[in-house]
Formats: sequence, structure tokens, C-alpha cells
Amino acid sequence: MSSVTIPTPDLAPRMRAEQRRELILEAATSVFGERGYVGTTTDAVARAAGVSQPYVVRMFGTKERLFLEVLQRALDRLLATFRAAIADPTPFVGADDTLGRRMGRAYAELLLDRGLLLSLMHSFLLGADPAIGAAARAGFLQVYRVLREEAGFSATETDQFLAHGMMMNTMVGLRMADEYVGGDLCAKDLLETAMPQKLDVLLRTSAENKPA
Amino acid sequence: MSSVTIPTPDLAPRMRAEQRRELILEAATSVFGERGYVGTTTDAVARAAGVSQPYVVRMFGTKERLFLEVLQRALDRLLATFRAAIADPTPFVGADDTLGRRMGRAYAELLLDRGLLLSLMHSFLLGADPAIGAAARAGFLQVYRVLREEAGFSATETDQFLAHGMMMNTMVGLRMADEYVGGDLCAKDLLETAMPQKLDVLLRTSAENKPA
DNA sequence: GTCTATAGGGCGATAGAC
DNA sequence: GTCTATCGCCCTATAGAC
Repeated sequence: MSSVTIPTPDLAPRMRAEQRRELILEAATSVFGERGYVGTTTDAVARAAGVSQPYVVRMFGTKERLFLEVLQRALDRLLATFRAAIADPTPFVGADDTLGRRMGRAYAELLLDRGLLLSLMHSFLLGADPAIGAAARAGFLQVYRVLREEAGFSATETDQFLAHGMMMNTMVGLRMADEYVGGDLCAKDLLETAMPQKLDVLLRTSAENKPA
Repeated sequence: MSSVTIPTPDLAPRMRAEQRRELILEAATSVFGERGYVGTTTDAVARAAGVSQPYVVRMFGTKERLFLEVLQRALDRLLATFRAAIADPTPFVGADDTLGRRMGRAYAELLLDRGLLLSLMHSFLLGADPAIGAAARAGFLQVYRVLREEAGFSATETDQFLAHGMMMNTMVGLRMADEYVGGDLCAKDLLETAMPQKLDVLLRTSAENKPA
């Protein structure tokens, strides 16, 4: 079985390369989320992905383009998650089961991939950057349109929804769960109110990434 | 009038130094808010303050200590603003005049100094950093306590208040007002709902800092 | 397609003059 | 107290071998 049915030499590397590309994007999402755009080195991304630093740069051109791809990928997942909740055919049961609640739960699920929402969040603070700022604004407005036009939220509902999303992102970025497990009573109140029924998710992401 | 009543040579430089210190902190707040902690160079701060780069480092020891001082100063102003609104003796008139509304307006006033809230916001995304993360969490919890214990907000009211604060910060960080003045209809809806009665403030800060 | 080696530039911090 | 000059590190990106 040494020379039998080897996948075509033309295709096999290409597929592995695309796997590597996805692997790098995933690693980059995590590192960018933790340290921000400027604070992230291409070497840190490379080490997290298990490849060499120049390979990361080769594959994406520049660090900025890598970050923009991370943002696009995060936005795609966010929109897909919202659209899945909107398209969910399960009938609503009880007053507590609304589309808003379902979307909120779907959003909180995304927090499991902490880097995803934090990378977006970091981009939201870089509005002054020509390329990143433009992409971030366009992405945020795209989310707004989906909430208004596809989920049918009113302007006020959308504002509430987005505000609490930003609040949750902030709690994750602050690693506020560390204070919660540390026993701080205010942190307890704060998190239990800000992240209803999703504290378990937050605490899980906190426990996972202790050695960061 | 060449040698008459010169301010004591021991005191005069010290006072000027403290003025310089405040000047540098103000400049640093602006630059940190715009580019974040890592994205800010001590040289950019120095140029914004009109002093030399080594002087900035000399005065604050390290860039990290400078940022921590910027954070403390921003937090102090934020808390002072809240406490002023809480202590305001003006009687409430009408159902629209509540402490929550007054605090919201007070917060929005702070947006005039854009760097102040954005520097804080940047710190909220650096929870993984040992020194900055710890300071950011402590600061956020201090704000929480003032809202609960001094303003008398309930857990839910505090959550709403903070969530909308994070939302406003995000709109400022995104420079979303640029899309507003650019004529984007969604940005118009979004901002008019997210920043009720305070759009003028946002647009003013947008117009000011065009050449950044 | 992926690596090692390294160039090139920028930044934080120090030394030392005034 | 404030500056000029500069060191030494780190980081992005390129060159080139395999």
C-alpha cells in the first residue's frame, strides 16, 4: 500500500492548503480577539496555527488583509446565526418564547467562540482606521439591516438588542467572569443580569482559556 | 521690570510641570481613544502635547503607566459626572425627567471629550492583560456600584443603562456619524434611536476631528 | 506549499547635555 | 525640567532554498 491510489498530487496539496487557510483564520480570530488588531503579531497567529510566520503573511498578503478576512468571516457567521434563528420553524410557546429571545440565545451561543465577537468588537473601536473602520461600519450596518428588515424588529427593539450585544461583548472582553469566580458580589449581580441564562457559556469560556 | 517679583524659582517650574503633566494626560487620552493602547506610540502622544517623546516616558515611567493614569483620570471624571447628576437638587418635572434620563444626558455630555470614553472602552477589551485588565474590571465594577448604591438603580435598570452606554461608545468608536452625514439611511435610524437627543454632540465630535 | 534566514523600519526606553 | 541622540528590541515583509 505504498504507491496505491494516492490522491492526485495536483489536488491534495490544494485541499490541505485550504484547510490550513481555515486553520489560520480560526487561530487569527482567537488571537485578534484577545489582543486586538495592533496588539496581535503575525508570529503569534502563526504559532497558534502551527505554521511559520512568513507563511501567514504569504497566504494573506498583509496583516491588515488577514484581519479584514477574519472580520468578514466573523460577520458571515453572525449573520448566518441570526438568519437561522429567524428561519427556525419551531412554533412559539408561551410569552417568554419570542424571536427576540431566540436571537439573544443564538447570539450568546456565539460567545463560545470568544474571538469571533471580540474581533468584531475591536474593529468597532477602530473607526478612524481607513480600511478597517470602513469595513467595521459596513458590517455593523449590515447587522442592523438584517435585524430591521429580516427579523422585523422596530428601531427601538433593534437598539435594545444591539445595546445588550455590546454589553455582553464588553463583559467577555473584560474577562468579568474572572471576578465572578473570584467571589465579587457586584460582578455576580452584574453578570447574572447582563447575561441571563447564558452565564454558563461565559464561565465555560473563562475556564477554557485560563493559560492565555 | 526685569528682576521684580519673579515667582519663586522653586515653585514656578513645578507648577509648569504639573500643567505639562495635565496637558500630556489630555493629549494621551485623545490618542489612546483613537488608536487604542497598543496602537498608540509615546511619540504620537508627545507630538500631540507639544513635548519630546523621551519627556513623556520620563514623566510617567512607562507607556503602560501612562495608560493606567489616563484610565484613572477618565474614571474619576465619569464618576464625578454621575455623582453631580445624582446630587443635582433641581426638582423633577414631568414623567420624562427621571434620574435615569439625567444620568444618560450627563453621560452623553462626556462624549464631547471623545477620547475619555473611548480610552475606557479600549481598556474593556484588554481584560486578558494583567495590569490593564485588572484596572479595567475594577473601574467598571466601581461604576456599577455607584449606579446601584448611589443612584439607587435596580439590577435591571443598571444593566439597561450600562448597555446603552456601551452602545453609544461603540457608535463613537465606529465613527458611525460619518455614515450619517454621508446620507446612509440605516445609520440615520440607528443613531437617532441609539443616541436620543444627543446626536448633535456626536455630530459635533465628528466634525471636529475630521483631520485625524 | 512551506520553511529558514534576514532585511528594514519603528518604537520604548536610556544616556547625557543644557 | 526638558531636550537631542541613540541603543536595542521586536515585528512585518521579502528572498530564496527545499
